[in-house]
Amino acid sequence: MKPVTLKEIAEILGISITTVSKALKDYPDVSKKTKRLVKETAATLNYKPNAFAVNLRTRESKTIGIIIPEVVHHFFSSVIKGIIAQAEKKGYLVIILQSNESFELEKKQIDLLLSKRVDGILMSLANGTVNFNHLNEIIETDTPLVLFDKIAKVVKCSKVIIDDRKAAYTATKHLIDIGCKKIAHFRGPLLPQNSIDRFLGYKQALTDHNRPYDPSLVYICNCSDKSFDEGKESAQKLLKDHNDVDGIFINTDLVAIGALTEFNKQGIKVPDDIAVVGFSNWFMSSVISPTLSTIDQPGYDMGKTSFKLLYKEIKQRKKKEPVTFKTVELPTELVVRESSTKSITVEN
Amino acid sequence: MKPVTLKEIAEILGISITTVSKALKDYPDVSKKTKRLVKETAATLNYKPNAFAVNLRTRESKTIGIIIPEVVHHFFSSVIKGIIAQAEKKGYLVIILQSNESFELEKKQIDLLLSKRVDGILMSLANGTVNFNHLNEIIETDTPLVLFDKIAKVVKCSKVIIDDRKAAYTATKHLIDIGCKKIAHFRGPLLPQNSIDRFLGYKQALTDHNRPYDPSLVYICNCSDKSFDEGKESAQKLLKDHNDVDGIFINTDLVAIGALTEFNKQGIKVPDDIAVVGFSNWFMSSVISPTLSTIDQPGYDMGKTSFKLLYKEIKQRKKKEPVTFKTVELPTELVVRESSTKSITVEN
DNA sequence: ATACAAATCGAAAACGTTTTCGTAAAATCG
DNA sequence: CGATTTTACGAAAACGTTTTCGATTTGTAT
Repeated sequence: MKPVTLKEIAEILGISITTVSKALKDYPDVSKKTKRLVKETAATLNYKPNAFAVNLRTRESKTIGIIIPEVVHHFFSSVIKGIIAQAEKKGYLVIILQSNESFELEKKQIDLLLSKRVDGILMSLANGTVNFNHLNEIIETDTPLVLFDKIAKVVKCSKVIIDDRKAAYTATKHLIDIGCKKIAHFRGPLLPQNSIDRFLGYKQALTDHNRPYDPSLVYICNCSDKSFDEGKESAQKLLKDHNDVDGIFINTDLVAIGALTEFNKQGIKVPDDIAVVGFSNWFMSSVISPTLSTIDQPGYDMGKTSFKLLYKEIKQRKKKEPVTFKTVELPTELVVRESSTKSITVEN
Repeated sequence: MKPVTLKEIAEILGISITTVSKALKDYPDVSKKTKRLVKETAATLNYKPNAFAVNLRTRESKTIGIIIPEVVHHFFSSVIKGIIAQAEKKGYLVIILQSNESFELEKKQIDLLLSKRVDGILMSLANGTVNFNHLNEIIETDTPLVLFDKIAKVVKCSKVIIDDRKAAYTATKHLIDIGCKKIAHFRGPLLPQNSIDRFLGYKQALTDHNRPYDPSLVYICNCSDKSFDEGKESAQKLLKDHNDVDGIFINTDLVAIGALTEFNKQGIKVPDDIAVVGFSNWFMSSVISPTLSTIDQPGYDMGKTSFKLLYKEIKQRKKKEPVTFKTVELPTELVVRESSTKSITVEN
């Protein structure tokens, strides 16, 4: 019934708790014979060390926390998968918290994780995050922190990102290359750096190729759980405001899919009338009609890399080595699909 | 730097650790004055109780574990979200593990959670799970266990399920109702009860409505991460083997979407030539073309309900009350979309 | 004044480990 | 055989909290 303890094993074998503990951990000052004995009885009794006691003593929880804006999201669930897979290899358990894009929740959850004494924290910031005191609080407690995707540049910690600006530039340039004359942009919320960068990439691509930047061609979507509907609405507005737009670069796939749906409904031909490029490469994008061109964002790899960075830092702190912060930039890729292959579709 | 402890607060205030502890927890035998004093200094020092010490003492981790086959999956990520939301309300943290549909991994992960002394475990079984000794091991340690969706009927614990058989019956009956004469079924793997039940519901609906059951119309898909491709392949086979099938009930949406894609490619009209009904109601199903009829499976609610059941059991054990196992059946709903609205589409 | 109750506090044990340090026994060596 | 090293073990402290129970002080009633 009650879990087996070192004490019980010690009593059964008539030796001390110390020796039992040492035997299980292969200390050199325990004879082979007692080691064997201890290990055998431990196995038959199904002994499992009490994690609390171990943690209390060693100040290591072998647990990390992760805070993300939203679990039900293809990109983030891929990241989670990458993190869990990597963490498990190193014997770490993962506690997952969800900020729901709320700054207040994010703060609370950090407190929760800190009081749980997790060995490290992995975070992707909420859109509503306006300052970074709570992140600095983490750093002050000497808890390793790695930010990924939605990061804060000013916070002193390791980061894993993609180059949103470059990717957006590539996507927009692609629209230019296939002959789009007037390119709109459905951007994300105003705050997070990602949507700012994607917007900047879009703008840069335009100006680099002698396209005038027209603010009225930029529509804002909050990219909440209503992304799909936002895409539809923005598409409606766009069609009303500008009947000569022939290309759109959209901040995220789900919004793009909403837009596509609206275009389909209104009989707008994609890509012939309007070419569309999304962002993130949700699985969905490869199965809708027309299939959606997009920027592939390596979620699984990002999770994997983030944990690796965190793990390295945990080890460094343990050995009292100086910790080095790194910013890893993962490559993205333009995935060209039907929604932006004008020439071919036109030829048919 | 180092986290603040009760001892430090005690020393600052010149009182005992005991009193500090009691003051913070509002024990009646501490004067209001010292309570105020203690709480103030605790707040300014940003004191956070050491979870390990508390856990070690109280034998409560305020943490639960959840094991699911796959994180990157609309249904399961919805469940996770439901669980996390509910758990957070009650002050519980959630550790997530992923079995990748492997029996061996599942066993290992249970061990991990048990040695972490989680207060309870929530599980959805892997397809590869062939026996349930590992589940009984959980029960033997007196750790509350709740199974959801992919359950084992014989295990003595609370469960949260849907009636797969009934839902499948409804889906198949719907195909019959819209006039399908020859209805095929793409079923899931052979082992898990869910795909068996869905198959049985399909079969039952046929025989109840004087349709002969024809085993050659049943195709097996493993529903792994290759679901989409499996759907395409099965669709190809079906078209080759039976050119007169006019309806399919498919074990899960992703496979159905694969099939739809293949049908689109081969110029088969859905629903006119073949009507299709899926299962699970992935978000994707509402945006593809044609939109996919399906059975809505309430993931978020399932997560919520599962945690509630687990929480109740945790409380019961704590109070040494007798634990009562409950099986909650959540309602499902047939969502009719374009892929199975023959009449209307035909009329147009 | 005495007796007694109420209010307030603290000592100490316990939770189950890990690890340092000391010691006894056995083995080695001259 | 005595001296020294090696081998094997255990006592005890520590991690930070909770809680029992006893002690002390203060207040109240006789």
